Amino acid sequence: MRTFVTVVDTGQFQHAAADLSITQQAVSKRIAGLEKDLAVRLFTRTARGARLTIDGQAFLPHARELLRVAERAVASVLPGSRPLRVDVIASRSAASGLMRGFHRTHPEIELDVVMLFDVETAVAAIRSGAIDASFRAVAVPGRPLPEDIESVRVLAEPLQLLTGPAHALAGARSVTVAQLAGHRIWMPGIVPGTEWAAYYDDLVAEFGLTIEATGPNFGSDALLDTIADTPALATFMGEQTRLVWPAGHGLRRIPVTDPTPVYPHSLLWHRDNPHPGLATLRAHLAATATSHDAAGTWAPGWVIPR
Amino acid sequence: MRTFVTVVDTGQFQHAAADLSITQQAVSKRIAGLEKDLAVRLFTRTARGARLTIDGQAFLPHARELLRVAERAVASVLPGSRPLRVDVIASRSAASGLMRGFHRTHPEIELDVVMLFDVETAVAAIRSGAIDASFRAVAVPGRPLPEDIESVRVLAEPLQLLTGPAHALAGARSVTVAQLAGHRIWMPGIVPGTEWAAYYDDLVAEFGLTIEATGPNFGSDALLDTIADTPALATFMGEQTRLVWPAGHGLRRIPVTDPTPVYPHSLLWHRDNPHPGLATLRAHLAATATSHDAAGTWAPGWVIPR
DNA sequence: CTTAGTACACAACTCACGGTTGTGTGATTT
DNA sequence: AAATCACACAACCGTGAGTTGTGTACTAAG
Repeated sequence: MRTFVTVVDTGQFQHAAADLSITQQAVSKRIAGLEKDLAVRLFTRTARGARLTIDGQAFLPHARELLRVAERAVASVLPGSRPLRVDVIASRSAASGLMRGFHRTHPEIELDVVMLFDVETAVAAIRSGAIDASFRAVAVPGRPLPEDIESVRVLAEPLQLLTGPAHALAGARSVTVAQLAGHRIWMPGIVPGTEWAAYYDDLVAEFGLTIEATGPNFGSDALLDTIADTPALATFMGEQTRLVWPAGHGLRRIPVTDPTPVYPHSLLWHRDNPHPGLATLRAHLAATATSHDAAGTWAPGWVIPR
Repeated sequence: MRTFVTVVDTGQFQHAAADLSITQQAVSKRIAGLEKDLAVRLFTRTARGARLTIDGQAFLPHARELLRVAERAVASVLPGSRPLRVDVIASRSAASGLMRGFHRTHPEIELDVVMLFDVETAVAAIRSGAIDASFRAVAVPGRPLPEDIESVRVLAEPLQLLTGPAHALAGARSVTVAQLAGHRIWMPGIVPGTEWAAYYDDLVAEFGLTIEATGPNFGSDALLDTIADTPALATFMGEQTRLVWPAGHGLRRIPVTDPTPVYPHSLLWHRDNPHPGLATLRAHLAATATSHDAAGTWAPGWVIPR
């Protein structure tokens, strides 16, 4: 691909060969091989160079794009000035939404999003420089953050109940936490030891809910499928989670009140991290922070205060 | 890259090897080679498979993107169901703008844009199936379109005068064609034999203008540069052409009247072309057609009637 | 604790492929 | 007609990507 683009840019095989520090014959072979693989002629050879065929013209932007993507791929793991690397708790969490918003307003900042196992892994990764920031519900009980890790609350996301059309609460405009007692709430994929597990443990302990975390996570499609079809099951979902599910299938989102459980998202980063994108991210989050940390909400006692 | 993604998707080297029809050792070597080239560890090898490292997680989306782009690149020259291939007269012509608009409203339709030499080449390419459609100012004098080529007028773009700040007409809010007589108008890059050349030849013959088409085209940057700095020179530019030049540098766009020369763009395609995107494109153009073919405009007599 | 099984790495080998040098052909220029 | 230019073809060769064979570390079962 690089040879193809170089030939296009220089206009002739010989010049491209010089640019690539190989012989003209090697360029000829590479182009011939590419043409053979694609089963089309990319250049018309003339007596003073090579001109693109129509197929070649159509192919060219894709070739350039491929080189760009390859370069970005290498840059994504290049120590030094690599893209801002941010850990989110799940791909359909509010943190992901925040990062999408950040990317929309700052498309010039290269971004890589990863998903680590738990806070401790995230903190270790931040300290080692493997990631630049992490969205977490710091901190798990009894584990204060190290001194070199800074954090700030960025979002408190209300939880909503998600039910199928045949669920007993499907018709309710809102439900209280007390009403949920006795109903089966299913949260597959909650891994013991993570802050999600700690969060729901606290929720269960405080309000006597029945939360089943059993079973492996077969993905959100399977979860929604089961919820839609099983009258006795419901699940929690962040208010800002956008369901990929088309509005059909009869799924209902029902606000929870008295109090509204909110999931607190904080941004963590290393005190000394010099990445320029990190400062931009923090500024962006500070500017767009929605502070509906109103009364009538509940969060575990161990979340860090604002 | 494909091996890397396959290992991620299958979770282990052996399974990936089976998928790729190579041995486990070959997969091991490929991954080791990739890790060596990138100088990072992509997987942590465990006793029951391979898990991504943080670097691997950051690298993964880029790898997937690379494969997607590679696939699109191949598809762009694949006979059969390849992307809609459209020829435009120049990258900064109104036709390019129309295609950008089409892509914006129909992003699902794969598109490749090429630029051919002249109408005859375009017509030949349409008949051979090398391209699916072409934006042209059909037809050059004395050359009627073949019967199997259909065409429809899609846009009549008014020409404007572009001058530097020191030009004699720089202060005018509009100029008449008669006023342009005696001024030097510079249009580099107009290749003899093309419909652009025929258009400007007619314009010169009818109104006695002085148009210099000499000199090779050094790109629009060089053109704008010269226009901005040379008080005695002006050039024509389509009304819809977006200048990449920042508003600075004192360039002036001046409407031309009595009459307003318009450049007529038509879409050409083959009667029997079954490409689904072509029908969509025609429908889109019909829906968004702007018909300011009002009185007071001029176009060469040989352009096809509406 | 032993044994079997799983999963990846290392070593030795081999052949195909990508590069080189050398030469040929057709077009353009002088 | 000669010289130059640009690319293709042919022969050769070494690297490297694949193979087979084996080793090691970990897990699971008896």
